[in-house]
Amino acid sequence: MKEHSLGDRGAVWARKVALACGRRGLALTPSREGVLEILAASDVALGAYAIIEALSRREGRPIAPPTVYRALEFFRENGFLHKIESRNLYAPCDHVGHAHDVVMLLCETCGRSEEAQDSATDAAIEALAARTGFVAKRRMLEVQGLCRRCAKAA
Amino acid sequence: MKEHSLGDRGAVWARKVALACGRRGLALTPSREGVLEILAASDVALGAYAIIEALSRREGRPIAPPTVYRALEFFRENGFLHKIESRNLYAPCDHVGHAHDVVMLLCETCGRSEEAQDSATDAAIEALAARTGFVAKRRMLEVQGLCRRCAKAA
DNA sequence: GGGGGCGTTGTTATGTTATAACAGCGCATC
DNA sequence: GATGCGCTGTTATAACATAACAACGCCCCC
Repeated sequence: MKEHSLGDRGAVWARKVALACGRRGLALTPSREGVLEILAASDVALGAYAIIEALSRREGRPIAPPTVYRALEFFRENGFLHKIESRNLYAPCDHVGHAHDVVMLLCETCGRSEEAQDSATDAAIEALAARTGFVAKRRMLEVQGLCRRCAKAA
Repeated sequence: MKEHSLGDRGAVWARKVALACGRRGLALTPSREGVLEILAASDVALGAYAIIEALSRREGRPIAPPTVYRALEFFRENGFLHKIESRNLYAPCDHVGHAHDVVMLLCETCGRSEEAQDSATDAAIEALAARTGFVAKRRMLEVQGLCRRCAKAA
C-alpha cells in the first residue's frame, strides 16, 4: 500500500485547480496562486487572517486583507473552495468544479475537515423544502463531532 | 379563520421562554428580558449589534456588547435561540426547550427565516456519518432560497 | 452576623473577521 | 491613443465577538 502524506491531498488539489483554471480561461494570478499554495500546504482549514499572515511572510511584505479575500472569493465562486461558516475557515473543495453542495464533517479534536456527498441527504432536504413550499437554492451543512481516527483514540 | 399578526409569533415565543425559565429555575433577568423582547418584536432575525442598539435605545443608555452577547449565549445554551451561522444573525427557536438540531430555511428576498424539523434529514445525516466512521454530535443546516410567499411573487 | 461561593452585571479594552471606496496598472481591442 | 476590462494596491472602516477584572446581590452555612 502506498502511503499518502497529508501534504499530497493539498498538492493534488492545487494541481486540479490550476488545470481547471487553464481549461476555463480563469486567471490564476500570482496572488491567487499564493493563497492557493498556502491552503494546499495546510492539513487543516485556515482562517482568512492566517492566510494573510502566511502570504505576508511568503512575500516578505505586508499583504492587506482585501487581496486575500478577493482570492478566496474567486476560488469560492468557481467551486474550488468551501467556507466553513460555523468557524469562519476556508477549506479546499475536494470535488473541484462540481458546484454542488456538500456535507462538511468537522472534527472537534484534530481540527480537520472532511467533505462528503450524499444523495440521500440531498433528497431529504429537497423533499423537506418541497413540502413547505420553499425553493432551495444553496445550503450549508456542517456536522461537528469526531472523525474516525479521533473517535477510535477516545 | 383568525389572522395572526407577525408580532404574535414573537410574543408567543417570549411567553414560552419565560415559562420555561420559570420551570427550570433559570434567571430571566432584566437584561435578558430586554434582549428577549427585542427579538420577539422583530419579524426577521437580528444581528447582535442591531440588538445592542435596540437595547441601548430602550434603556436610554449605551449597552456594551458583552451584555447582549451574554444574554444570547444564555438563550442559546438553553435551546431558546438559534444562531444563523451563515449570516451572523440570531433567531428565536420555535421549539423551545427541545435541544435537537433543526433546519433553517432562509429567504433571500424577504429576509425571514423559518425553522423545520425533519426526521428523514436527521436519518440521512446520521447514516452518512455512520458510514464514514464519523461520530456526529451537533450539526448546522441552513438552506438559502425563496420562501413560499416570495417564490409565488416571483 | 460574618464569610464564602456563585451567578450576574458593568466596564474597558481588545481581538477577529470582512468590506467599502478609490486610484492605478496592464493588456486587448477598436 | 482612447476605451474598457479585470486585477491589484492602499487606506480606512465596518461588523462581529471576546478577554479580563471589579463589583454587586443573593443564598447558604457556620
